[in-house]
Amino acid sequence: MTDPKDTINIENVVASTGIGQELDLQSVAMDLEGADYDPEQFPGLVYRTQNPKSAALIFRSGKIVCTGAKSTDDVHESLRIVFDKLRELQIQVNEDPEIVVQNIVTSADLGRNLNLNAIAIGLGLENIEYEPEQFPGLVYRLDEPEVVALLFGSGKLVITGGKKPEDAEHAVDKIVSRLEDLGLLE
Amino acid sequence: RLRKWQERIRTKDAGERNLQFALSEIDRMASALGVPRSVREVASVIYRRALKEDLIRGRSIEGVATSALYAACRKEGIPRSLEEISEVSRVERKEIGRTYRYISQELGLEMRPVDPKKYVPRFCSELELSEEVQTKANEIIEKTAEEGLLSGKSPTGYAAAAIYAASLLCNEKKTQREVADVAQVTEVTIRNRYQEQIEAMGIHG
DNA sequence: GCTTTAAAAAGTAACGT
DNA sequence: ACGTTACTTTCCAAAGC
Repeated sequence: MTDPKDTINIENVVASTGIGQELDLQSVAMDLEGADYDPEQFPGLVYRTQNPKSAALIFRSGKIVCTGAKSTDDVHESLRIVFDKLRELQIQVNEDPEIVVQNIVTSADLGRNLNLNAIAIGLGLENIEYEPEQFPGLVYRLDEPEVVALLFGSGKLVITGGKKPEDAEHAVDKIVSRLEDLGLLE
Repeated sequence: RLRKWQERIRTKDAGERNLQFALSEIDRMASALGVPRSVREVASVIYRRALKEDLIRGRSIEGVATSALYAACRKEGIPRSLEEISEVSRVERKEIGRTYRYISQELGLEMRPVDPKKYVPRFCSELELSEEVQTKANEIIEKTAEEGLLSGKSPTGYAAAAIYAASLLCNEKKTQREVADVAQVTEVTIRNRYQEQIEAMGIHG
């Protein structure tokens, strides 16, 4: 009996920050190796870090979005690399800019197959979205924590929309007890 | 004062014209799909509700009309797949799907997932398969769905595989290609669902 | 609403061989 | 009949259209 909480894995962390300085993205794009900048397509410049792996979207305003990291520590490490790269280009970067985690994507495994049809009825059709013709996962929105869960027939699930790693744990707990109450986790 | 009054008339007329357009589109698509009048009426009611709840803002009239028809077909127990619906609509499949999910949620339609058995009579008759095959296909769907095999699977592909299996069992074989064309799924999907279904049924052949 | 970025889940589709 | 690639869904920030 594996506790589903022990199967939780953070797959992606999205965070935002800012260097407190406006940027000339055209010149940053020239000087920064591996930078992708196409203002016609998107106003942000894309810069990828290898270790840890992530993608940073850098904007003219100096605000930055970091995505793709596997932990909040990796987000800080990735952004530290981005800040240092910008400093190498003689750009002033605040000492340690505030980094705000905006979204954490997690996967987990309930360890049993799920009858999504029964779960759709059990959780209440008004509380879920399940359209297997369009997507195999059942979409379940929780109020507390405020996250969205995707449940699959295999018993695997995805939790997204949370801002703290604990959000996913609480969500898994609630989902497990809800399904147990309904007698649908067997 | 007069201006405001004229404007009200103008918007009222425009709204009336839009409603007429939507209803005629529903009628046109319903005819092309060959669904009964009752479905068109249900679709019209859904469309009017969407209009009343102001769900059309930011969306196309055609998209909402098509989604209302898709929902009505399901509600009346004679579903058409998004693929089939998109063939008679000027709106693309993806947009119909997302608009349907939106109005379904906002109007609280509480739509149940489509039962693959609902596709059996129509697909079988297009394939000119006997009543016996239909009954067998329904049995396969019923039994394997109970065992949880249906979770996450597309209803059309699931029905297609059961019909293919039933046609073999009843010696009225149709090829995977023939069934795939009628159900608008790929042979790969039929093969995958078929393998799971016969295994769950304990059939070897 | 759209554009871009990342990531997982599982099903389906469209390629090429 | 394989295998690979790619698309569907959820979340979020950013700036601009």
